[in-house]
Amino acid sequence: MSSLVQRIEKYLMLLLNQSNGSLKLKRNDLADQFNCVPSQINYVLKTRFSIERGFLVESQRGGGGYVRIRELKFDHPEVDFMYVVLEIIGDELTQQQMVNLLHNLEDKKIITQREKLILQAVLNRQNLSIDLPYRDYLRAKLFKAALGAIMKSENSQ
Amino acid sequence: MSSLVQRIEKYLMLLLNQSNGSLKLKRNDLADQFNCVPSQINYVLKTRFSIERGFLVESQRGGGGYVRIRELKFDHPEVDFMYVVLEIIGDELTQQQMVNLLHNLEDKKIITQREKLILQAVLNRQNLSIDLPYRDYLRAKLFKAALGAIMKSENSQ
DNA sequence: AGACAGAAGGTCAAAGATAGTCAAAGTCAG
DNA sequence: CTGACTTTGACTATCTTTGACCTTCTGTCT
Repeated sequence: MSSLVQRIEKYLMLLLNQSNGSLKLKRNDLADQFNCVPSQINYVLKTRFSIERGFLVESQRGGGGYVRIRELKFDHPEVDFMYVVLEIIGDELTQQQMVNLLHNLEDKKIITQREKLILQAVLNRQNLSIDLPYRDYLRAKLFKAALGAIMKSENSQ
Repeated sequence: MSSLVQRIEKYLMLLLNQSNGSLKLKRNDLADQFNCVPSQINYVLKTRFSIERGFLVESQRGGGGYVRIRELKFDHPEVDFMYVVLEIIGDELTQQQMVNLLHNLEDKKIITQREKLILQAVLNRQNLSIDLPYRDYLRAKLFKAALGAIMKSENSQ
């Protein structure tokens, strides 16, 4: 039994794949299709099509308004994307951001699936058992340390 | 007359066997089935489906939430060593012990050099910046989580 | 050009839906 | 009777859904 947010996410991913990573739609129409309030669409966009997952969302209000979703594509992901990741991390990193980033790093073949699973486990809130906000602070630190190790190992190949 | 915890354990094991070592359920539904409080389910999971016993538990809260149990099927010649390591770690792990274990794991080809470097960075005392003795306690927890992820990665997702 | 109306989309917080934690109370073997 | 294990429930944390209210854009009427 999948939730609303999951069904909408799946539908948008399907459309994106069919249209080479870019699509434009009307928020209200989509909400009608799924028989939900329009702000639900914003929730989906915010949680599932974030920059951490490699998407950009633009929109325009008023008559003729729209929402556009674009998948980010880099020429040299192992370098370019790395900088974006470091920018995103900063001093704090939430669980959701971490999961999204790892998903993305695997997608771009910067890390293996195994490495993703390992880091996801280690940086998971249940295992990283200290209180917020220190937890998000520690997660950022550890994630950056891991990236450092990864970059180091790339160079020594 | 077997206890509640045993009956739930037995039931879950049955389901696991019927479903190739992986299952997803709703905590509250299961509690209803056994006519007990929901937190009883957590007790069963914690005491009977721990990583030391070869299981991994993931979950999600909120609408569409779930609990997933996976049986680890680590198909590697050194699988026994893995369980010994899990037992050894226990509740605390020093920096030195961690380094030694990682070295050993790489030696036995359970992890790659890169994975060793990543984990060493993440579990390093400088990055794991909290005070002793919590640090050694956290390191143990994270190390075990990483081992779980490694064993899980062998299974189909 | 300025004012106004209608058409989008955005924000935010409350309500709803689950799951987790912790410690007190209960049980039972030795 | 004591200590380990089990059961319970109050409180907490997280994720999703909804709706009231806000902002921005376009087009039309003076």
